[in-house]
Amino acid sequence: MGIRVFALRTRSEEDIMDDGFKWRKYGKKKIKSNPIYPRNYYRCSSRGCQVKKRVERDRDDSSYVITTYEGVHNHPTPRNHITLPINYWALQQTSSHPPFY
DNA sequence: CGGCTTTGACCCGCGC
DNA sequence: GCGCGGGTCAAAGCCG
Repeated sequence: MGIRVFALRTRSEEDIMDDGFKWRKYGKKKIKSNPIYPRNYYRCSSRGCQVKKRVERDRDDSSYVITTYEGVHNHPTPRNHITLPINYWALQQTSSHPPFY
């Protein structure tokens, strides 16, 4: 199976948005495209679940946060309800191989 | 005490 | 082969 990648662009001041899953941060990196704000790397906390997530600020409008999910959870959501911010929108959605990602 | 952040180092693919 | 950009590791420290 391919890896599913899903990117969201959200207006929020905090980098941490609770999407119902538990995440463990495993990295932080300064990136060329946006030297001001670093990019953060998270992994799903539950064992055997390899879903990753990457959080960075929009290069052009720093009031937006771009969250990229990579993979599919193979366990139930630890919470009953997934709470997503009111205004979000999907940038891209890919399964299998990526033309872009 | 156990799980998580933090942080620099390490690593890998790619282009020159 | 080397440098660069980006992704991950892992040791130490933090916090409940």
